[in-house]
Amino acid sequence: MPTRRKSSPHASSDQLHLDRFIPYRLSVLSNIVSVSIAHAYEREFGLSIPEWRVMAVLARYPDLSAVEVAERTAMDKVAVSRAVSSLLARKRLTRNHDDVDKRRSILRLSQAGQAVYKRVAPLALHYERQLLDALNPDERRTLDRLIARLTERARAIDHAESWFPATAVPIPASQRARKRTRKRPPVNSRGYNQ
Amino acid sequence: MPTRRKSSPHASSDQLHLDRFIPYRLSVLSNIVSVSIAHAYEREFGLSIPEWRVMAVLARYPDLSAVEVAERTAMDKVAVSRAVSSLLARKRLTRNHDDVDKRRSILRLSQAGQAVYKRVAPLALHYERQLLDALNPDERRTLDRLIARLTERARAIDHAESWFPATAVPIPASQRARKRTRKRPPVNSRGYNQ
DNA sequence: GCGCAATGGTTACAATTGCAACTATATGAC
DNA sequence: GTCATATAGTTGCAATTGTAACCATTGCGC
Repeated sequence: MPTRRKSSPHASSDQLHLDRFIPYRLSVLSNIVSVSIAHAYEREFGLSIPEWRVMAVLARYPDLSAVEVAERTAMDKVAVSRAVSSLLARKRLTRNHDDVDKRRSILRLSQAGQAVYKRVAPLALHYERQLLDALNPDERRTLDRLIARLTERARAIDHAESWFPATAVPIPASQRARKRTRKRPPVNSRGYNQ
Repeated sequence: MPTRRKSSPHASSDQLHLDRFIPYRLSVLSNIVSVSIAHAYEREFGLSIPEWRVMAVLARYPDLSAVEVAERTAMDKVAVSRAVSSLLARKRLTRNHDDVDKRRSILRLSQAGQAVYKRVAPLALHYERQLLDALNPDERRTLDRLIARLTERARAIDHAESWFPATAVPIPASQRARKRTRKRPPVNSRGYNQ
């Protein structure tokens, strides 16, 4: 009886080969796609990816606040803040403020913003279609499912915080990359400079 | 006879819904994964992702030059240069120069570098295993194939350069994000300042 | 040999990003 | 009411990244 061997050289083996390593391959794929799209948006519409994401959610869900936009775009609030201010400057958004809670903003696409969106959206879909042309309908459904499952799992691992086995011997400080040291001393938080 | 309707709301539709848009979802997935891994590498080994990639290829293919490393890691030569110099500074690499072509460097892991690598690699595989635990063996093989095909396709689209239908009316300059303007005037390339 | 384009690798600088600190407002305990 | 704590959003600064320019060397045409 012949020894059983691995049926095929696939994803998870016990040897590390960079170009079979799924995290690496995902990153490469996602990068090519993002850069491709980002260049076209920039060239054609003067839009960055964060700006585009903000417009996309507001097109579908008007009157969200900045944090709500952040939740729906997987961006952090700083990124949203910057995208919003750039879009406001170019009058693609309008911003109102909630009467009840004066901290909350109420964002929506302006007329101009909607006009731009109507032209970007088909472009985005066109790209996606070209990409998915590489797959048959069955594979597309599978892709959809796999991404969903992997994302869910990746989030779970991330939240577990310590997904790796405890390190026996930590790398000595001299060998670690320099820590990010905060230069500005913390400011005492009131009655300062006024 | 009832009207035929879309079998399921899946990937490519004619309406744009950010959280069904594959490029977006790929980017979110890849991001969670990368950040998770990057934090662990940094905490445990003081390694950035580019540094880790360089080490991973050199572990398997010693004596590559910087451009060869770049080719195998999907990084550009600047990124490789920076990762290499950081790794050299911490003595995880050695660098020699080709006698025949004095421009080429010959990189390999130092003893210390190999020691670090022996500890990082299992961690990487451990993460991958945890991630892929969300899928059954069949799905893993499919994932492998889908990533390969999509990457190939994405590269093709990218090289085609103009994957989008020609823009009828370009966005007026006033509405475009400010161009990246080079501030430093081109230096006349010799006999300057000497 | 000379001149010039191509290649390997580094450097300079600007744009982008990520994080913590910040201001302003709101909310809950007392 | 006061205080502390939480939340919305912005700002400042350092780290990272992307791009072009750069230097050194090589190879080719002549």
